[in-house]
Amino acid sequence: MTTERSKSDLTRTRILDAAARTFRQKGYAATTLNEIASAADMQAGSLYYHFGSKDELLEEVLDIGANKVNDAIKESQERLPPEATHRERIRAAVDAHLTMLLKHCDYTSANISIFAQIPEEIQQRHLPKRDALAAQWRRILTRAQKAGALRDDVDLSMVRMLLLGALNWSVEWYKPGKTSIPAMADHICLMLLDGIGSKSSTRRNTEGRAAEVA
Amino acid sequence: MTTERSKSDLTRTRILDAAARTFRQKGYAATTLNEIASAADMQAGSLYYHFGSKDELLEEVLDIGANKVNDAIKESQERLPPEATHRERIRAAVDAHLTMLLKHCDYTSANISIFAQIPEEIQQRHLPKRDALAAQWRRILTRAQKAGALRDDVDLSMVRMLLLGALNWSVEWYKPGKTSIPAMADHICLMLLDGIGSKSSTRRNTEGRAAEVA
DNA sequence: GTCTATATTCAGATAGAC
DNA sequence: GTCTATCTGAATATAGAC
Repeated sequence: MTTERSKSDLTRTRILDAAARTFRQKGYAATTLNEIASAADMQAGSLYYHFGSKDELLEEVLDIGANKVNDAIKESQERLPPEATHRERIRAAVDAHLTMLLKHCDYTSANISIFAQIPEEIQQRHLPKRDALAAQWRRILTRAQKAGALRDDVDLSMVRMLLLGALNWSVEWYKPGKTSIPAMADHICLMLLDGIGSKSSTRRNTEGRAAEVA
Repeated sequence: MTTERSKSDLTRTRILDAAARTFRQKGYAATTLNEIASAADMQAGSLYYHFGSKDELLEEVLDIGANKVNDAIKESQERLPPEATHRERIRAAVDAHLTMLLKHCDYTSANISIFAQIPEEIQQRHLPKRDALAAQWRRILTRAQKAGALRDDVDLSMVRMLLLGALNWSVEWYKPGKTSIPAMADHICLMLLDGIGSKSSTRRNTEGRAAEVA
């Protein structure tokens, strides 16, 4: 087992990188093999030396993307000291998830953003990988709740869906430079754990319409 | 001005319904005019009597979807009494947004789920409609913050993105019957305003790894 | 391994009969 | 208004030269 890579492997990676980036930008069906090939500096026909079909390319992109975010979250938890608070654990997972989604990793963002619009057969085959990610989040939240760090009257699976929604949707609006990932993680944890309502949030709006902002 | 509809208008609507549903399910590029026509009980060629092109059909679906959710949120606010709390206002907007997205309205869910993967030129032309929705949410949150119902140290535009993310992502996982929209709205408002952390959420996890759940 | 050339299929779109 | 038939272009995929 060596870390050395054959020339063929490097080309494969170049193609996969190009495919992930293009899939993410334009979607699966709208991406042509010509675009992928051109982004990888080759001709469309040459792709078939490395991959059997467009679907095969897609499946490998999906798998890599899922593995990367799964690994990142796993490592984020292992990196914490055993005495870390559950707030710290959640915050670390949020940060890892966002970092994979928004930095470095077209594979993960491609996976997240095109999954709903790929052929159903491929979705089915990929479900186990998605379940593994869900299971990690479920475990983090369940441990927190059992330890008393989360209210015990909330539906954790709904909380998980809403939380992952807030995270995953960021691929639709995040612009590097305009927002920082740590700031996002802070806001997520603040909302999730503390809420952003002040004590007066249930007070009657006695000024009524007069409070309207022009 | 009459509510009567010509036969042609009814057919147009039938086609638009079919298009919205199919776009939502399979994405824009992967949807063929044959599928839309077949879902509308006609032949592909006949579509061109009613619409000039596939793009034109898409643009009309997008517009209708945006209008429906915009109107629903507007009405949700107008329906409230002037003395309603800001919590009630936010809750009503969340409910309206989710209801449009998940019930009755393939147009809104199509708009939300395919927008990122349609031709860029069409995205650009549709931006004003999206901005109108953003503006409504911005106004609801800003008024709440100015009235002291929301902490004044949070970045409202980030909060808005995260909140809308949690809402919009529900098109990816919501299954009618399995979850109720009011329950979702409750959880959203609880997380957003109160947080789901208990007071012990920052306590050290003194049991360390022993707390692990099998 | 990558190229060029091409087979094949199928999409969006048009024309004219009814 | 809708049909059938068809044009045209483009996409996936293959074959064989280099």
